[in-house]
Amino acid sequence: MNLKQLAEHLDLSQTTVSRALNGYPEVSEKTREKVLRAARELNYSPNARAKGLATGRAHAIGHVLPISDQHEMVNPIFGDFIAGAGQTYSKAGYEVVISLVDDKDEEQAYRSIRSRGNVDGIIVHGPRMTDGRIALLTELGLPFVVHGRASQVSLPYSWLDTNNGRAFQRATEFLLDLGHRRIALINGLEFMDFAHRRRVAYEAALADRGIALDPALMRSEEMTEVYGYRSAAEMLALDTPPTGFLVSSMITAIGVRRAIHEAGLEMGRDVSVITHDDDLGYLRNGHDVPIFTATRSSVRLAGMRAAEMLLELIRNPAHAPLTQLMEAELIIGSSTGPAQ
Amino acid sequence: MNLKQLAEHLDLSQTTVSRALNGYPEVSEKTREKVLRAARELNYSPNARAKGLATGRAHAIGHVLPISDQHEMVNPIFGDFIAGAGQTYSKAGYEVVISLVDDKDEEQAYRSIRSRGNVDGIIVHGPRMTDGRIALLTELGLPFVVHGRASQVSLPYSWLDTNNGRAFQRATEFLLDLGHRRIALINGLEFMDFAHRRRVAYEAALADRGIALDPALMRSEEMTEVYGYRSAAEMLALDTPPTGFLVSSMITAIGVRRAIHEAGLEMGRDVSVITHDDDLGYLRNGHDVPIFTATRSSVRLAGMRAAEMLLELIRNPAHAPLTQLMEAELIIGSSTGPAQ
DNA sequence: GGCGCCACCCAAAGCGCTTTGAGAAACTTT
DNA sequence: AAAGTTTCTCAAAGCGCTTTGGGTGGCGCC
Repeated sequence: MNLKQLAEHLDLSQTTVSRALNGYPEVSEKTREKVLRAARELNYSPNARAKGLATGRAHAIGHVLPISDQHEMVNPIFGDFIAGAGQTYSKAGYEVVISLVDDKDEEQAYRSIRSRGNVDGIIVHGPRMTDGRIALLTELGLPFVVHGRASQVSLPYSWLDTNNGRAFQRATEFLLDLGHRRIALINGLEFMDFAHRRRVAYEAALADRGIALDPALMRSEEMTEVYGYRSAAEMLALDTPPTGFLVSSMITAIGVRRAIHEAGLEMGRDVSVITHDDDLGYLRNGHDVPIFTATRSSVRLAGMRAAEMLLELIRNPAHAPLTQLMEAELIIGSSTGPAQ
Repeated sequence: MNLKQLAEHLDLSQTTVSRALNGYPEVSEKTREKVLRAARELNYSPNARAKGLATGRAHAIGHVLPISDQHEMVNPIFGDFIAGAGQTYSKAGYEVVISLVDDKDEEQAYRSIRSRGNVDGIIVHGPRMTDGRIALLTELGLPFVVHGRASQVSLPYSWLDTNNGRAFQRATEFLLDLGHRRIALINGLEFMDFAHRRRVAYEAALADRGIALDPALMRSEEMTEVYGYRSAAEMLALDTPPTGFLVSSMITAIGVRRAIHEAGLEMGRDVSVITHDDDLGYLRNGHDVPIFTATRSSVRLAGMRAAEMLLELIRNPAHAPLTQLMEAELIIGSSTGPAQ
């Protein structure tokens, strides 16, 4: 069923039918009703490609996931982010298009996304500290919002980020206040902007109290469970093991907890753990009492907000860059306690 | 840059340029080279919408995620599935379009996906035992592959599934062979087909050894960490607690482990746990020695294969339904041991 | 009656591509 | 040299929609 057939069926012109469907005022209410009813009955919905071609709008948003040889895994937060963004999109009648692009042909990929024209805007995931995509997308004139930031990029651009620095500073101070002096950082990959910020904040908080950094207590890798386990196990075997752990994700923290148990220690009593918590649907931090003391920031909410920002930029391309910094809450669970 | 401009630039007709780019034989090698070079230099890529309109192909695959009020979370395996499928798609020049559709307007949603025509085929996620989508999509004539199966649907259709029944039967038998008699099932939502199959297999395995079912040891919920924790904690507090747990996902198993530790017991010695393992990138089951004894089946691989099947069906729409049953391996970790 | 003015509707062009049907040019064959 | 082939190229139609630039008929008003 296409517009032409629908128009013939109704004995109207395509123009009138199209206008009736799209709410233009040039058509009488009576006709509009008739058209809408027929469309519903015959289960007509306009062909997206044709509509896009005619309007120049794709009614779709691109989400580009960087994939590289080193870490070809998809970030586990992605599902929740999309769930949040999707809610916003579907209200506005937008679809999600996902592209997995290899770091190597990143530039090419973005250019071709642009000229294929099947998205009206892009959400940039996983920004690096110095991320060439921002300049590229600006040059291409494709509206975009970065989930995160790129500290080294000085261009103005739209982003939505969690205040990772502040969160990790508070987390570190929290452990310091409990008397911990040997605090380990089990961080994500530090070429990723968020991880870098966390690292800097951790270092600053320690420096503030005059505590020297110990490279043996600082790690940076992909945030898997096994990574948390291995790192914590090794650190706990040191001559002077850490009494506190600052961990970059719940999954990794679960690995840390495993190592702690295996070492015959108890989390919250012998060793304190504080983690960042993205508030993922399937990995809630406890039910009533949180398992982990955590800096919490809902990635689902971030998705919703980033989507809103992007839609605003699409509606109004001349708009100045939008930015939004979400504060993480520090929630106290049972994984932390005074240093022994 | 569009085709017309490119053609003018080259002083050729649009026809010739189009044919050169798409590898048609009617154009000389010399011309083709010239065209390809110019396209690369001028960074031309064809407009996807226009191309789709002309060819009737969208070069995109729809992934439809069911969302309902009860469980609006996105399944954590989705990211890995997409990563696998994406690899296949990008080789073939296909994109991924994601639609989050509410259970309520499912029928409407699929119809409109069909008539909007922005995907050439669909992967159906999360099939229920009796899933109306299969009949609907068959009627609509839109190629699709189901990730999983719907036991109650008798129509022929294409699917790719893990042999969940066999996996859970083996897992149950494994525990039985170790001498366990009180074995708990911490299952997913049993209106989901995979969970139902697991339940049936578990019951059959117990029945085979003449062991009566105990409703107090059987749960069915969304597979979160907290669910695993709560279920195990409650069961371990029973007068005759289970000595073995059969768990539906790693995340949930991690919750079970937490409950076991908290009860002052040791997993693998006091209590045995066996779980299904989707082999997710961020949640590998241990490094060299698996943490959990598990039935393992890579969801990423499933994504790749399902994508291949779908592309085949799109290439050849008259093709008979394709089906593929992947066997899970039973891998032995340190979470199981003889019953005490 | 003639005029202007709405309200309503339509034909046709155009979005950027593919593809059909056909023509010009070059090259063989008789 | 004429005819037949093959090679290369092109103009134009069409995919399903929106949108421009009119048209038509009915109404009130002078």
